[in-house]
Amino acid sequence: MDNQQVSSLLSTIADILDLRGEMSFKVRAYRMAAQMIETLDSDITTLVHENRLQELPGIGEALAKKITEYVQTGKLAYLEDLKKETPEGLIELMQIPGLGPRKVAFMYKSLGIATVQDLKAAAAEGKLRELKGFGEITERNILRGIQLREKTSGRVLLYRAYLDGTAILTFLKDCPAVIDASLAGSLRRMKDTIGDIDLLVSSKHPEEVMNYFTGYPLVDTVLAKGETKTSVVLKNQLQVDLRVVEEKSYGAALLYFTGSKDHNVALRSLAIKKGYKLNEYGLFTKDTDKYLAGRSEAEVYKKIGCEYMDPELRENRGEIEAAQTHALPRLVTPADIKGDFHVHSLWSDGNDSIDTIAHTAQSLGYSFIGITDHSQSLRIANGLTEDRIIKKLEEIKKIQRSYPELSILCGTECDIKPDGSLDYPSRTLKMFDFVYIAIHSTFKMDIDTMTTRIITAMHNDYATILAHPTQRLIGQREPIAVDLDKVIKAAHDTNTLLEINAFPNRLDLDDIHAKQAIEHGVTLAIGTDSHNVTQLPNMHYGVATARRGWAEAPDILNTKTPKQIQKFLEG
DNA sequence: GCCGTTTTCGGCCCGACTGTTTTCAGTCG
Repeated sequence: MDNQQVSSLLSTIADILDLRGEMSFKVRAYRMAAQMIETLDSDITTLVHENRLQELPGIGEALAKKITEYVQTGKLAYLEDLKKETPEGLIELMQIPGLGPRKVAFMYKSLGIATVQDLKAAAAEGKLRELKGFGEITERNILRGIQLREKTSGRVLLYRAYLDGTAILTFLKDCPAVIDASLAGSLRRMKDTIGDIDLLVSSKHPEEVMNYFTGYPLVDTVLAKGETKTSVVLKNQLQVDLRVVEEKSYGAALLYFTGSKDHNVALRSLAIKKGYKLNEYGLFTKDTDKYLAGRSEAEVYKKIGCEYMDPELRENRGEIEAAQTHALPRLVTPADIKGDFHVHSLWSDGNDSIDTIAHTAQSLGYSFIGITDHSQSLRIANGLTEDRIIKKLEEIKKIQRSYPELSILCGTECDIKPDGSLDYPSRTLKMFDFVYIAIHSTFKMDIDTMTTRIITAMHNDYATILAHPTQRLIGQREPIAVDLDKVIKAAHDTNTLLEINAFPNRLDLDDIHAKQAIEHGVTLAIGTDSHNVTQLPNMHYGVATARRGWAEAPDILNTKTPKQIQKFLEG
């Protein structure tokens, strides 16, 4: 039983209670507890054994009892009872944008809608618009919400797949029959969403490897099991494919199974042009089928006249041409990163004190950390008024003394109002070391109005970085209507940075627009948008996105020293 | 359901926006 399972148990209970119209504070208690456990450092099972659950904030007698029952028996009678009275499909319906507990419960009561299929049919037949409180627009929005979900269904966020993928990889490397092992597929390319986890192993004893693999503790069902390929489904419903090859084919197979498909097609046709044949077993002469290379990817690339291409580049977006002319970028690496610009503290809606954040930043080897709390009009997030900013600055000054190796920067995530003005006047803005500008309300504007709004804000003398520029939430919310070409040009003209927000469901800018921005000479800043210090390592996914956007260290402000950053900001 | 205290129960960030209505309910952040 891991923390993730307990967390999702509590979330499910919260969803069902919500549907049943339970008191909102009770629902919130379950949600808060779920969130707390998801980001908890220590192992929940251990806490259960030591009878220490109630030491956790937000866990009282009732929740401790339920968690204990679940951890010890794998079941929870309370939830089983709830499920008996609530169709499971309703929980999924609540995930559709625009649908909350009230509407879902009402649709179920009045039309018997219990699944996405039911809902789709009812919307298509125009039945929804006849319900009280519904109309044509609501019906249309619901259909659009369903489409958005279908587009990403079956795919999971990169970080989810990455955690499982790397854990299985570590597990496989412990198998004596495994010679070499690697992630493959879109996970190795660090795409923002992942369909299934692909792994590749070289071995002389494939059967032994496959037996070992299907014994992985989190395997739920084995879909197929053979000498070269085995597919399983994990308990969290993720599919994992493992392929085993001989050592002399390992590199060629890794190339083949890492993809992308477009990259492979282009690479194979280049091989043919040079008189070779390339497949997952190796590189061969076209006529005589003589084995030329295949042990490593580098060996294959070299033989067909290419430099080694990092997996993140392999999308056939010009990397093969660049690899032949020594024009590949030297991609930024996690080791280049000297700090994080986007962290929320207790001063607004974060969970940790500035001292805790500084301490964690130091342990990550950072030389700077930017504390960016919300601005005054975002009351829900406890946005800072001017007098609280002054107090926060004093606190930072005090804490800074304990961290001589770490530069603690006081920033803000300042709201961009609908007219493009900022949520603080200039006299307030100039108190900060740097200023993130961000949209948090009025998302629905036509593209021209929205573009003008953002560019107006970028022209503010104190604006430093545009946060999560497209506002997309992967699988949940489409990007806002905005002309990014114009925004990128304005970023260049006004010397405003664009953010790669590293929060797992944002990754915004995405790889394609990051590349576009870099090509226009715009510097990028990576921010984790952490609301909890356990989220600081998400930097990794921001760096991956930057790498997919062909970013080199100089393109990313996070690679500079505090002194260089200071100079950059003053400029 | 948790928390903190007034140790027994009341308070728990709430305002903006949308699509409905014709004064408001539901959703979102």
